[in-house]
Amino acid sequence: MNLFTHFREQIAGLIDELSAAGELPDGLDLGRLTVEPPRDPSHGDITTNAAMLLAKPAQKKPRDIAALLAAKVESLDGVTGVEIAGPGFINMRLSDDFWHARLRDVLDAGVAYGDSAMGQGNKVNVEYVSANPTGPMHVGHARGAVFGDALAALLDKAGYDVTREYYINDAGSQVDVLARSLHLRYCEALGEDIGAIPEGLYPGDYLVPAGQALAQRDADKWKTVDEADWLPPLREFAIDAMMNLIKEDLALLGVKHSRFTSEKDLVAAGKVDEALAFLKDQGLIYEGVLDPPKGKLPDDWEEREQTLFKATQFGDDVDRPVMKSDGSWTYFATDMAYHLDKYRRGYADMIDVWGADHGGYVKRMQAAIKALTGGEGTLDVKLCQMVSLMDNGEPVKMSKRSGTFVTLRDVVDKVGKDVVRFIMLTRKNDAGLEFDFAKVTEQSRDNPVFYVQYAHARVNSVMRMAAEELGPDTVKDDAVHGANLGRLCDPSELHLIKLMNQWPRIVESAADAHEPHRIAFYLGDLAGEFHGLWNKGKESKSLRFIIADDTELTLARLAMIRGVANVIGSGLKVFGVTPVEEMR
RNA sequence: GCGCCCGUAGCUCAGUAGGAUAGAGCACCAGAUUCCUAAUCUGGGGGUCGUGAGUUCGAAUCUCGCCGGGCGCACCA
Repeated sequence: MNLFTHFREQIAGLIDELSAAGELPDGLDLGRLTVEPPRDPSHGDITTNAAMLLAKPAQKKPRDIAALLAAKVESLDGVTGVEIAGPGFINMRLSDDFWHARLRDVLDAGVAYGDSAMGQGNKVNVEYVSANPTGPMHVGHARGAVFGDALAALLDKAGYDVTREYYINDAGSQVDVLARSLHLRYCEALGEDIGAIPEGLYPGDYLVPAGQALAQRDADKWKTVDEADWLPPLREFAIDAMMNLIKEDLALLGVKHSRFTSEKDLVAAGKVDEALAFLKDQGLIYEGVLDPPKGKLPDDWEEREQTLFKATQFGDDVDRPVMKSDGSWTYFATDMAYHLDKYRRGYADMIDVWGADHGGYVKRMQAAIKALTGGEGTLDVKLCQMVSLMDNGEPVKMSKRSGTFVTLRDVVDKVGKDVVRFIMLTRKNDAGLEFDFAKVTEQSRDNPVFYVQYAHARVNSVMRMAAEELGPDTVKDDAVHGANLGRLCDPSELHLIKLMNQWPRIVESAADAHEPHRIAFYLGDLAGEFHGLWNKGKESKSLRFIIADDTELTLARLAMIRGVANVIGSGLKVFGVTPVEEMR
């Protein structure tokens, strides 16, 4: 249970009672009513803004309302003390028993702790990665991939019905370039000396195996025909090969999609014509001439009549072209069709994860969603900023010679999937991220991956130690689970339990804001609190987890740290990071 | 020129649908620690939250102007 929403409901009920008794007006708007932990723990366990909120509509002083409410709040289950403070905060203290019961919740739920019904099973579509199928993934892609994957897992935990989608951009001119590049490698595989890769084609040697495979399958079949004949089949072959490459890379990162949608297929199925016809019917498509952009003019600017979508009618800055001069659809046109398709598949709520360099594209896409869904659909675009690779503070040099940057595979091979995933989630998505090979593998306090992993491992270490000292029969799982939690009465122990109980609230707020990084910070805090308590045991032996001559207390403390491991495990599961049992 | 994002301690960053005295880590300073459960611990200094106004009981958070940085700006994706 999320105790904050629990008490919010309770307090809302008390307000209704006061209304019914005529002490407060009827029909009060409680939409902004909050119950949250006070910033300063000395103020109590939970606090509400109810009195301040109701002061104006009730035409009473906040403190007077607080006094009315406080008298009722005192009788709520679990509440042991109520204070009115500051401008009218109602601060509540909860009994130790209440907190012990909440630790029981954590133990009972295991890693499912924090699961929420907030999403009410509503469908959400998260589209992420969607890298062009023209080569392997580089580190830049990794951030979007991990972010999208974690966001999807987070929404899933928060009770949404999530689809993880990948949009394959296999219809534009870039895949034609890919096909030509493959043809060259194919000729090479057949023994031809291809020399240097011409400008404008993909030079990466990742196409070599694809060329060989094609040569093996089709022999010299494509050497004697015109480009117009070999291009489409080679394009398809190349896209398949590249998508396999990308899927392998994603698998290394532990990233899985539940659906892949092909741009080419959308076009072939007439979805673009359909979407455009839909807009045209509403008079939102017209032939027109755009003003040249202000500021520096592109070299090849020419005034030209184009087919435009009235994006300005939906909040965009200019109307946007939907057709290229060669008569094919612009990327925007197919993307509109794609989003309409998602909407028609039942996803009124869509989230797209893009690179920050696509930021200029957000407004038009949101304008399109408004037009296409009659305002029913929503699109939240999460922009991921650059990752700068460092090693001991020095920027890592990218080798452009081979046509590749540092690949995702390189990084995963070097530091492991778990480190990549966790670090990618330690910054807000729209903030730049520094990824320092030396720092992320360091075993120290300031490496968040290590610090959190170590907390989880340390719990297991203590468990093993306890089994040695007290005997494996004494510390069996069900003994720990059935521990007398009433023995946990040190303030630092209760504080740890309280912190664990913030987890459901963290899940909901992070899911609501689409910000998985909040989990990283929370896990860091929880790990810090746990390590801190462990350290206290060094100074005062009475606070050690294992007390040789007090099995009951030991079991209670083992239950407490098992709870910590549950919550960390629950958080790491959202991140797709393996909770380790042991540090090496 | 226009749009979007960003500006919080010396550094790297948090700050939860506006909430009480703005936080953490690192760095710095001062102590403790030949102890144990596995990678030290405790305390301290340090801020006009870029800036100027506005909204209200209350603003780091919302609105507008300015300053500074990043990204983008017709027919690429």
